[in-house]
Amino acid sequence: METLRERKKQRTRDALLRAALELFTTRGYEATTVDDIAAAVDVSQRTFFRYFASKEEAAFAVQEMTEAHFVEAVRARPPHEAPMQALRQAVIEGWDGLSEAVSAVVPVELYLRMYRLIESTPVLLAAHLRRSMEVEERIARILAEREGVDVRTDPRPRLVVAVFAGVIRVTERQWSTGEDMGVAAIRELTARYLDQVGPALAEDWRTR
Amino acid sequence: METLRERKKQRTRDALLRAALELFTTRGYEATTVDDIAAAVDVSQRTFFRYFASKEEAAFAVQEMTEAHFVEAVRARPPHEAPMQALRQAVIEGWDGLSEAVSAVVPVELYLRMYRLIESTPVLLAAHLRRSMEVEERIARILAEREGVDVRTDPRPRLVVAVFAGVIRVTERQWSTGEDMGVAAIRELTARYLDQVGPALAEDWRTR
DNA sequence: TGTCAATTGTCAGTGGCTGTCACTAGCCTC
DNA sequence: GAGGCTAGTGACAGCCACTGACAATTGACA
Repeated sequence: METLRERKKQRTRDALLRAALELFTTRGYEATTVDDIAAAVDVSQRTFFRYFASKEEAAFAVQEMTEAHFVEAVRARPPHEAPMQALRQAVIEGWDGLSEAVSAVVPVELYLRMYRLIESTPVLLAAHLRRSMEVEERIARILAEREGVDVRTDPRPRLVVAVFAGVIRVTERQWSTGEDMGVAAIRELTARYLDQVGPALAEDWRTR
Repeated sequence: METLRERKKQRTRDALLRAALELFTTRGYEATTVDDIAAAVDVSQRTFFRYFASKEEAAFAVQEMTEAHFVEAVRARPPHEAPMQALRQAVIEGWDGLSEAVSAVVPVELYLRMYRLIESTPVLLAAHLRRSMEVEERIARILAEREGVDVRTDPRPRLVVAVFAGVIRVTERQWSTGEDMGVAAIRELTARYLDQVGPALAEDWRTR
């Protein structure tokens, strides 16, 4: 935040992001035009595109943070943990620090509304899944390095991550469509679903 | 293929689809405009949009078939198989009938090129993942019915499917970036990766 | 063959996004 | 502290995906 120029820039970006998320979540993503957002901040449409490469990028600006947060959480796990355990702990413990990190940029409540919107808007959901896939790849590489295996020849890093990500996606979806959108709820749900993976895979469900 | 009108329509659609895939795979998805496709078939741009709701829909017209094929394969599995086993067999055995079904519409080789393009084009990959998610949901419901459980209260159907889909996605990705794009290769890779899930999840990789 | 309905082309318009150019406001040097 | 430099911006023109409306054409069927 050195110079006046930089502060001004930061303020414009913040205002654009805030206005975008606010409009998206109240009016809907598609129903909000870039002109609307620019008008709300009183800048030209061209200026919006100087801060965000696309309308979509604005929609995911906060997600970007949470993704980075999670990647770091995995990297910080003690090396004695088995891969699956490391992922589990990173997610479950990661939920806490997240709210703080988010609230530095936008109100947490706005973030939650935005998350719901992403899940329920086809284009955004598609983009979200692709982004998740990129995160998965990064995490697979971290795991591979941790365990001293080569991602190019050993499929296990990508496999654990893909399996884990699958469970998380089911969890997130369930959470975002449910009533209780609190942090405690998602943590509890994550743990429960992860514990269900074994039973779901191994057993014959009918012979219980 | 009753009336002349219907035959003509079918021919136009085929020509549009063929031209679209051909242009996409040679020139790239984004670099191909809808006008290009329409011009190649010598119809108006408006006509293209009467056959395909969007440029994207044309890109996925063949995938649509293969998805339906797979869903049916799962539905047709004998009821005594455990869920994971049913999914495994459906995919592994499903690869065969697929080539025939595809070749009825476009050359298999064009389909393969298109598949590669989807994997390597961000927008298409995103769309592909979202579509896969919809397929997952349908299959989860099929499994739930088979096993007599309720998707709304029992997370296991969605969990198995998500885990399975994760493995398939890793497999497809590996396959599409590799040399051997044959049916035998993908079948072998699928089996191998599915067998690796257990080891990847349970063991501590370093203590082998 | 004439009527009806399905199919198509034309045209105009919206919205996301990009390139260009001129202008203004903050910054920095002399 | 006056001037030049440059980052940031607005205004404008243009591309492309997509849509609605209306008119023209073409196959179906009596």
